[in-house]
Amino acid sequence: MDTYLSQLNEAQLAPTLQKDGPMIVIAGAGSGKTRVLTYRIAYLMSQGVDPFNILSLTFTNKAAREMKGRIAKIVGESEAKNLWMGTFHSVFAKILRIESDRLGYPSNFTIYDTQDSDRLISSIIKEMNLDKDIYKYKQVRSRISSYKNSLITVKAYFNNPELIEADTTARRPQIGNIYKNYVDRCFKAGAMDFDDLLLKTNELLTRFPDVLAKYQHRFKYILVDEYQDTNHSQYLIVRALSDRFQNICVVGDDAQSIYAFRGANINNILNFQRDYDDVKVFRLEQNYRSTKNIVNAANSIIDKNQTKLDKIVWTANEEGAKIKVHRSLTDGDEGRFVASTIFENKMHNQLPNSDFAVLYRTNAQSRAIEDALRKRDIPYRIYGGLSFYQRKEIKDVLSYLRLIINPADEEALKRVINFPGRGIGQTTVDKLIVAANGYDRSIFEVMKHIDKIEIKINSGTKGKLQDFVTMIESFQVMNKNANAFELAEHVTKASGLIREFNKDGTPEGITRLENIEELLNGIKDFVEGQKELADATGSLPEFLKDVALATDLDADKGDPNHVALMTIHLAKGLEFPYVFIVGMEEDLFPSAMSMNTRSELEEERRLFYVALTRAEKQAYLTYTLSRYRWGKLIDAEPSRFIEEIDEQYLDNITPIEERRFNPMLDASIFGDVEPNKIRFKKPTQRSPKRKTAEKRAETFKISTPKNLKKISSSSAATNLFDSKLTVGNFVNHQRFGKGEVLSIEGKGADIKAEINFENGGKKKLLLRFAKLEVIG
DNA sequence: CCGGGCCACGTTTTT
DNA sequence: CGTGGCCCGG
Repeated sequence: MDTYLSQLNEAQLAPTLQKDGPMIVIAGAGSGKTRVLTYRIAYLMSQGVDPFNILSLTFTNKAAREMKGRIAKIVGESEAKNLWMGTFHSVFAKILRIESDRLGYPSNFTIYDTQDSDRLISSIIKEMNLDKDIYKYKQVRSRISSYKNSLITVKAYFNNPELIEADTTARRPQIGNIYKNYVDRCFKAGAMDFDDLLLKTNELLTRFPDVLAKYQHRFKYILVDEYQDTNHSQYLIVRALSDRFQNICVVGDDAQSIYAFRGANINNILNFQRDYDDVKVFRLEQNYRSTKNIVNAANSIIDKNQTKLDKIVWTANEEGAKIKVHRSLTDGDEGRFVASTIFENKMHNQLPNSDFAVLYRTNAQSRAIEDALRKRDIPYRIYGGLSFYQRKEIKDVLSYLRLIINPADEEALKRVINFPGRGIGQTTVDKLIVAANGYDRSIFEVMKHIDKIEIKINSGTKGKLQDFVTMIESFQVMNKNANAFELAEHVTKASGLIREFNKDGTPEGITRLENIEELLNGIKDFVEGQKELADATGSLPEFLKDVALATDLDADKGDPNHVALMTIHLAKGLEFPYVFIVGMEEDLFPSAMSMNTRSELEEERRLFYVALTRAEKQAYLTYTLSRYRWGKLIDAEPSRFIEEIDEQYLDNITPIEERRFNPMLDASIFGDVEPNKIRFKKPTQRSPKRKTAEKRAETFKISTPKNLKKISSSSAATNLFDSKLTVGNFVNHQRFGKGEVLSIEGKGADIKAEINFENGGKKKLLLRFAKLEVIG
């Protein structure tokens, strides 16, 4: 039992062995905090603490699973099984199901995901006859979300003149009423959204002292990972639960706080010492993950932030290679650079694909990287993005299943009542909603009693509604005996979903069928897995209860030897020998949305810090001069974050030849430059709003052609950016050969010509880059 | 009531 | 570029 403790250094050992009382571990990136958490839990158990009395809150379900696995290796499977471990959302969803009757909810309440919330809010806005251009559902949702995360209930909202005033001034006086309707409808539907899982937990613990006491005694020891990312609602839950025994251990790194946008409050970690008496403070400052170059570079970035705790991260690791910076012309080129670099590294050093990760700021950036990796036959996996469970066809199947368990579930009902089509249109659904609101019943109940109520729906449609009710009820009967898989398989057929996706025979239809098949397989696996547990039966409610929270259920499937593609947010807590941080451009990273306030910019900088510190051996920063966004080519300039890194840690590896395509870097614009040095436009005098792409294209145009001509004069081919190429011209291209100009479109730097080549067929080429020779 | 077609709009980041 | 919402003609 003691052997594992010998694996810790002194700094790690101290918090591990600190058994009782409030404590905070301020843990720099790569300093082994997960190790401390796992060993500390194992240590507590070795000291006689019952695993039932330990609550460990992590940031992702994956992190919880991994930690549990590690603990199991130390203390044994059967003991580790009893630990309470998971995300805030999953742990408290579980408790809310147990205590649901206190709050008037059914124990099998539905969890609405963001999409469900959006749809409900949209329909409420519509029902209230509000202008959807003023009340944008996404804005409204985020407003409601932030109220909930600050524990501002509908009642509290209407009791707070300042809030009402604020929304009225913002020309959104109906926000409060939308909020009220939304909450009512969720309640009536037996549904909670993500924020409710925390809000209702707070309500439960506040309103029912006996419940609070029960869980205080159950969770004698509480550990919270990534404490810097907790929001106010989560903070209050932790406070309440730990209040009795004060055995609370929080671990975090203020430098890695990257979730302020969803309500995380960095003050929770900064003020922890004020919240509890006699707080023991531990610091983990030695980084075991990365080379000196990476650690020092990361430090030089975070130094630029004003808000931070004192902490010096250092490493005894080797110096390592410098951070490589690479510029390309387009996002396509960037992808190809990443793919070929991975390829060469793999071949040279005999490395597995899983040694590489590509990190980006936005999910949309994955496309270009994917394409390039696929062309090189490099296996990859995209994490996050549209998760499996958010796909249309999957949500359709799940909606039927949700209805079986909870027929009041309005969003599920609206989704499938007429899909596959069965002649129940929007008008009918609208009437049903009105009736449901009038009778204060669910839509399903109204449908069930459609013959007994006052409603203007013709008898033919009424029959169709009754058929639908009968179908769902037949599923419910089957649910009494069948397991989740048998039922789900039956539902996909009986509902007509399979037939619907089968009928057109299009590739999309086939993909959808395959996805449904995959879902069914997943449910089958689940049922098989449950059979091994004594107290579980593999029933549908058991499967469904965490689906909304299980974002990465398919995470461990497939060949683990792949390159990982994910957003930086998702990469937190992970590490890879080789890391590419792509799209290092102004307005992308830092995001254009995050440059209005200092604190937003500092969060972006922390995000960059997180990204860089994922790398063990080698980090690459890549940026492009132009990038497709919304189908249009936008030009870009290097991110200020590259410049913020102390130059001694950087190594620019952009090939020199590339410069001739790159007028922005040409000496005649900026004066003489050393070869191959990164140049920035003046980053200081930046106006808050960016220049429009058009404007910048203008300056671009005026200063470029001369240089390009000069450079390309040695070859027969000429960049025709400034030429008067017209439709009908014949041109020569070094790769595609002879071709005829079919059309010309775009303006400024974006002028493109569609050319029909003898060798390559029809191509659209950007004249800015294409080297063409006019031959007739 | 349904489907096709057209237009407007959007991208931060996630439990 | 892709999606979702809306309108109009069957």
